Amino acid sequence: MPNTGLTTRQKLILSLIVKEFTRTAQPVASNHLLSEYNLDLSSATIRNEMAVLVEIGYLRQPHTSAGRIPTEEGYRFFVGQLMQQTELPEPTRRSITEQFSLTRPETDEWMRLAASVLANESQGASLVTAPQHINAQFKHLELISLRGRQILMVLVMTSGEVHQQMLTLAEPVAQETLSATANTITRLCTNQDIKGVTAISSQNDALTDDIIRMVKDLMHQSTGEISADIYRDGLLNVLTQPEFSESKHARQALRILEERPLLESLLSQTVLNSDIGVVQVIIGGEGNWEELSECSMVLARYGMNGTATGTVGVLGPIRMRYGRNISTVRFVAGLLSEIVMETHNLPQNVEKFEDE
Amino acid sequence: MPNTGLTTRQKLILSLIVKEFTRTAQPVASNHLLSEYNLDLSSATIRNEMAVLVEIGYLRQPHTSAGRIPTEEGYRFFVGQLMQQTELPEPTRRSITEQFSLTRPETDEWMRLAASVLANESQGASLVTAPQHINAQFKHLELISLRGRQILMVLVMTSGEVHQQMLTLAEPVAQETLSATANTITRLCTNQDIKGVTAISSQNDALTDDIIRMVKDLMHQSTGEISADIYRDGLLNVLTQPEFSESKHARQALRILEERPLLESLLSQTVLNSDIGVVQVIIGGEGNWEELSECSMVLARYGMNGTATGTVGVLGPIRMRYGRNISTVRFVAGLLSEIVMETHNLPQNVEKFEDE
DNA sequence: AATTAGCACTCTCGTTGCGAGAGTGCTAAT
DNA sequence: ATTAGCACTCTCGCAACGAGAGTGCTAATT
Repeated sequence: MPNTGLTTRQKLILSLIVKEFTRTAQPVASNHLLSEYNLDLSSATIRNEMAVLVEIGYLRQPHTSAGRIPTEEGYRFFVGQLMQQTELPEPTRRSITEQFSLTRPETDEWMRLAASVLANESQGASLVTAPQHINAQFKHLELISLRGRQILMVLVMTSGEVHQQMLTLAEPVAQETLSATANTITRLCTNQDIKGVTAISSQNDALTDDIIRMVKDLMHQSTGEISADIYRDGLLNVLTQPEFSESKHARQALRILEERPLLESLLSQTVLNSDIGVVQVIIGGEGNWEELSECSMVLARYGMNGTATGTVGVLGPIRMRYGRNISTVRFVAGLLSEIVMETHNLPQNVEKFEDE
Repeated sequence: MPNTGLTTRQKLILSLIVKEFTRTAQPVASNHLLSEYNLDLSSATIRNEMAVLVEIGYLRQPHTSAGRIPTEEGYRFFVGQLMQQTELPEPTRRSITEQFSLTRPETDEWMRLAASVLANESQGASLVTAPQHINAQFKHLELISLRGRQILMVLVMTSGEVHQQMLTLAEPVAQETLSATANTITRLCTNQDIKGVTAISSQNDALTDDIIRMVKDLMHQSTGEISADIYRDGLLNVLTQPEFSESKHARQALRILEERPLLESLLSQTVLNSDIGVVQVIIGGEGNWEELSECSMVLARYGMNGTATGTVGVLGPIRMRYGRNISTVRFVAGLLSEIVMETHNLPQNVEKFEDE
């Protein structure tokens, strides 16, 4: 370990203070540390060390005669240098895996479950965005007449995503014609990405051309930077934390999760640039986000780079169990990555089987 | 109007107190009423009348020397007997209609928009369940090979609902076989409801039988009493209300919207028995729901009776603008009903056009 | 030189007391 | 039946105060 400017003892004390404060939400007094852990020190020594840590900027006291609490910088140092990365305990891992295996194999069920698991494990709020398929390719199109001029367009992508759109034609068209059109388009577009679909030349058939345009729009919509679907859970957990008993802070925290534009700008500035599997920790506002001033977030991307990715994370008070939450987020992200890879992998296999 | 045991003046005073308290969230004093509205009365007379209303149980005072606030009973009387039903002002109606017309014609977009509109208009939290199609009939089935043993099943109902399910077969099957199977099943099941599908005899083909079983399951899932999808919005608005500045009350209120089982039991005991277009008002816990003790809800069903229905509503503090919220909920419910009818109407027309 | 015991000092927090103000309830007059 | 007038009650904000918690500093100890 590099010389970080702190003695081992100072690191120990900082760690213990973070640990105790995380547990009790009360400023930690020198005597308190002594009674909880049997250190070979006197309270006076601890006080001296604490004074140094205050000087450095890792601790502060709410008022003159109170114990110490970590500053945001203190937490950052703790998370970056002191905390040992642990893996999630085996029983927890098994329990989570089991819940996933018991779920219907549909994306939105998985997202919901992931959000629920994260909320429970972290005792905070959770946040999951559905996997965003970049460069997903056209797989199949179906046109179904519902009544009169109204038809349903169902577009299936190679990723297994299904997009549907209801549309009203200028005049009624028979189901047979629709099916024929759908088949034609399917033949033309199979395995094309948006670019490919855009490049298809006009078919001299108004209906076909119209539908192809709509397919393109639909494909375009589904390849934005941030998925339309954001799953949340555990908002109540956040309100339960003592730091959010004042409604002002509570509102600030919930705003992050409720207001889409806010959340999207946050995600795009942080986790969207990071690699799959890397867990990002945002401690306090970091100077950028007013709304996060009382909160921390632990975020990670999951999926396959350049193909299909989403974001998972938890939000809680700055005084959160970083170690535990990082492990949980990493584990859940890993599970979701596996799911994405399983469903997305090797689309060419399909053709192999078709050739049989 | 029947003799309700109250003099006209008492009704007036009760109305004004409800109105003022709704506006200011402060106990209403006799002098305050005089200064706000120019009544031909003295404060002493008002005090006498207020004393009577306290006796009856429609008002109470937080403490001896405070103004009066309505009791739950008082609100109920106000909503049931005193409040005049107004329609939503024209500009508001037009604005809402316009927002709907600008939205992509997809169910979930509409639900989201409805929730957003209700949250904004009521300045409270809103709640929308997707339309639940009862007796919806089979329309079309598609089976698409994704890779190897994994296939995607897409089921379209006459209502325009699309259900999808990924499944893994025991062994890989060629896309052509899948398409043939899908066609067979579509032919067998078209326009059948669950009973009809259940009644279909075995086809002596393991794959076909398997898929039919899954179709049945999928149809079964989608015809439960309460839809899987619940849209919420405006949770933050609730926290902004002064009565929820204490986190205890705020948590209670949010629990109703966050905890599925709670919400479902609430809905099933109230709005599910009511008719389309009728707006239900739940004021306070009504003795049944501890969590609602500080809140009121305004709920309505929308859709077509016996065919496809959903629920819309708002949640706010007991001190809410009932008149306004009832109008808003009724209007939005009406809009959604129209949408349901438009998309659901006359499925037999489809065949008519097919015969052309 | 580092650690510690001892103690004075500071600040919070809960309690108490008090006065002003708001609003009522009652009584007596209209 | 209504109202003016007034005494009464209760809240709220403020100040004072003492107990307790925890520190910082100094001087003694290892």
